[in-house]
Order: sequence, then structure tokens, then C-alpha cells
Amino acid sequence: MAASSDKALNAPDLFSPVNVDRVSQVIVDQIKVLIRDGKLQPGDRLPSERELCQRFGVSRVTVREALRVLEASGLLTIRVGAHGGAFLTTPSAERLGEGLADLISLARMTAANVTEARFIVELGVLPLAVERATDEDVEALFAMVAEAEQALEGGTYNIEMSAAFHIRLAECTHNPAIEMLMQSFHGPMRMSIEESHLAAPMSRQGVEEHRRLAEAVKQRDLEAARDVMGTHLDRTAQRVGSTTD
Amino acid sequence: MAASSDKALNAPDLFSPVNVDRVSQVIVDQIKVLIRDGKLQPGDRLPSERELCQRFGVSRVTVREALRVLEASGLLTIRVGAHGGAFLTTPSAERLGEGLADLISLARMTAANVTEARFIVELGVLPLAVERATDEDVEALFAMVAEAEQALEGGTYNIEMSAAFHIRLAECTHNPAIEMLMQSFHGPMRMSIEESHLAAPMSRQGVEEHRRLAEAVKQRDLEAARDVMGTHLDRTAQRVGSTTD
DNA sequence: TCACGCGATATGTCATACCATCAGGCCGAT
DNA sequence: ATCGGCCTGATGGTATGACATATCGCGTGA
Repeated sequence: MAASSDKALNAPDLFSPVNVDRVSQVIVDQIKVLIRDGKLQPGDRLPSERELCQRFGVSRVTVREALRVLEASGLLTIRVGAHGGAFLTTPSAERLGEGLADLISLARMTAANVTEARFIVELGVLPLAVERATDEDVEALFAMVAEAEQALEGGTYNIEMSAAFHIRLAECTHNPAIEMLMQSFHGPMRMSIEESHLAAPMSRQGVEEHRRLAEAVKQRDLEAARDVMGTHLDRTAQRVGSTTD
Repeated sequence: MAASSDKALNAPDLFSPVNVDRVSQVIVDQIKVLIRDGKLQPGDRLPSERELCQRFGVSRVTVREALRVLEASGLLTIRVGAHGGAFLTTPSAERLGEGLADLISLARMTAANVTEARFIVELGVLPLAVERATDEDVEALFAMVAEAEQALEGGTYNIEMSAAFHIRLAECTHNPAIEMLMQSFHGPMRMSIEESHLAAPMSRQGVEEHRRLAEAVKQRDLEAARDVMGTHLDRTAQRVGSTTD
């Protein structure tokens, strides 16, 4: 009963704005807060699903949907078995890239588009990489080149190894944001390259250029690095699309 | 039953490598493929949960978990009610930025890191933007500046408007990949800027620089654009962190 | 000492039921 | 004839209970 016209209406701030969210979404938010506030650290294990049910006072279905969302967001991984459960992931740029790849593959975005964007980033990264690379970084780069050369002879060289080199190069900047950028590129890149089945022809030349890049970083020779990267990407561009426009 | 040693094992390629994934994950992948192949267009509505159960031959819980994942990935939104259901979203980096913000707050990624990465992208974008900007693009840029100046006087200028300008600038390249790059930056950027509550001081100068940027694009003066953008970002860098290092 | 197996614990999946929400049409009152 | 409320069907949201599967650790026997 009770007509809606009542004295208490004078306080418009009162009355619940109505619970509009899904319960599972509320749980997701709640856990996100715990993570953001540091109450939950990477590597920590959440209580089991059944226990979470009791704690939140909801059914297992609801808890599971919340966990799915968190898992899809890359915040945690779920392991089955005896001492399994939901473990907070150590935040890594890698996970971000995975999520990006989906959306990128959706957008009407050609391989040429991606390559062009990569052009910008890879060239832009060079000054910082050359400037900040530590001895350890240089060593790692050369190690990867050596490994690639071996794989080349054994016929096991693949796109992944090339991508790994470029990512490692970005890591020389010691800037996680830049690493993330590079990683998020190589998901879609690999996809579009695999589509055109053109990986093989460039292998030898590509590895050779990687070596020269490593050398340039070691010598802190920005000009040389830019040169090599330019031709390196140029050929990639010609392979993935007729032109980068 | 069935010792693993059996005559048929000679053909290792045969026999199912065993279904190792979650069923819900398989469904997710399957729908992603449909989307990527264009069988499902943005705006389309998936069959109802109950119908999907029958089609896939799984239970409703499983379908729902798959939908949660897809929803969390920003691929679709779900509406309840009579003509509700799962509708494909138009792919936009905007949604992505929201999801990224969570992870970025986790990653040991500072605002300074992001700003530095942005430095690379924004400067790298300029040559393409200057070269490819159409009259329409230029017009839009000036319109945004004018709007910003008005908002400035009214005191309603905010970060969003600044971000919108930079994104519009990236659109001048007419490369969706680059647009997405820029968009995915401004989500996290805004967050870290809001944290430090330092939005106000730069407003007037920032808008002024935006105008000069628009002017440079109109004149196709790459050098000028680079200059302005350099100082523009420099000041941003000083605001968000003591240093970009 | 090693290996096998069993059990405990966790997630993965299923089937069913019921509730909440929304759109549209039906129907009665004005 | 029009407006309002009510009913109904379609759909997502949640709860419950059960069984299947994966994994680790421990105990026991060879």
C-alpha cells in the first residue's frame, strides 16, 4: 500500500538506488578491491569455491561465474585437483596481450595496419633500448640470436623465436608499459603471418638482422640500430601486405 | 582395462589428443571463431542460453560460463528481459581500457612508465597524421579545440576532452590499429592522473598547445607538430611523475 | 627403496527448479 | 476511443544437489 507520496521522500538520497548489479558482478568487484588494496597478493590462493559460497552467502554457480570473469580478466588462474584452486597471477604484460589479441582480431584491421603501428613502436623503442640496455640485456640478446641460428640449421626456427627477440629488445627499455605494448603486438602479428604462410623465406635474413641489432645495441649505436630495424620491418611490411600505404 | 600398450599405438597422430580444455572454453573459442570469420556481426544477437545448450549439447551452466568470459572480454553485452540476450558489441578499445586499468594497477607499472610509452606512440604518430589528415580531420580537430576553450571558460574542461583530442589526432592516420593503441592508453592514463589530482593546472596551456597542434597538422608542418607535442608531453611527464625514468 | 594404489580435496559438468525482469498484448475502466 | 493496469511468455539470474574428473599426498606392499 502506501502511496509513494510520503513525508520521507524529502530525503532523495535515501532509499536504496536499487541493487542493479548481478550478484556475481558484485563478487568480482569485491575481489578486485581486495587485490587492488593488496589484501590479496600475487600467488595467494583464494578459498575453495564451496567456502566462498558460504562466505558470500551465494550459490556455487554464482561464485564460479565470478571466478570466470576474473580469470578472463587475467587476474587469476584456476587449477584443478587436490591442492588446486584460484591463484592470483603475477601481473604480467603477457596476459594483457592475450586479451588484446581478441579485440584486435575483431576490428576491421589488416595486417598492414598492425605492421605500420608496429613500425612506430619498434622504431620509437630503439633510443630508449640503446640507452638503457645493461650488459645483461645485451648478453641475453646475443644468446637469443645464437639460439635462433642453431634452430635455423635444425629447421626449427619459427615466428615465436623472432617475436621473443623483439620483445626482449623492448625489455631493454626497462619499462613495463613498453614491454606490454610490444607483446600485445605479436599476438595479432603472428596470426596474420600464419595466415599468409610466409614465415620461412625471411628466416635467415631476419636472424642476421637480429644479430646486427644486438650488435648495435651493444655499441650503443642508435643510427645503426635504426637502419637495421628499418629494413627489417620494411621487408616484413612487404610480406604481410602489398604495402604499408 | 586397456593397458596403454596396444597395437594401434603405432599411429601416434591418430586418436584424439584428448579433450583437455574446459567445455566452456571450447565454446568460447568456437564463438570467437564465428566472430572473427564474420559469421557473427556486431549487433547480432546470439541464440538464447537454453537454445545454445541444445545446440552445443551442454548444460546451461556451461553456456553461461562461456558467456561470462566473452562478456568479460568485452565481446558482447547481455541484456535481461523479454527480448534480451547476448548481443555482440562493436569492437572498441574503450572497453578494453577499463579492463586494462585493473591489471595495470597491479603491474608494477607507474604512470611515468605509461607516459613514456605514450611519448613514443604520440610522436611516432605525427608523421602519418600530418601526411594523411584530410580536410575533414583538420576541421574536426579545430572544432574540438574550440569546444575545449569554451569548456575552459565554463570550468567544465576535463581529462576526457584532452584524451579525445589525442585520440582524434591518431585517427588522422586512418589506421585502426593506431587508433586502438591510442585509445587503450588513455584509459589507464586517466586513472593515474585522477589519482594525483593534477588535472587542473595544465588546462589552459594544454588547450593552447592542442590548437597549435591542429594548426601544424593543417599546415602539414611536421617539425612544428613535433615541437609542440614534445613540450606538451614533457609537461605531462613532469606532472605524473618526478621523472620519466 | 621404490612403486602402486587409494583416498582426500578441489574444480568441471550436469539437470532441474524457481525467481526477476522486460516487452507486448489483452482487457477493463474512464 | 483512449488510457491504465494486469497477465503472459520469453529470457537471463540464482539456488541446489549430484556426479565426473584431476591432482596431490600418504600408506602399504613388493
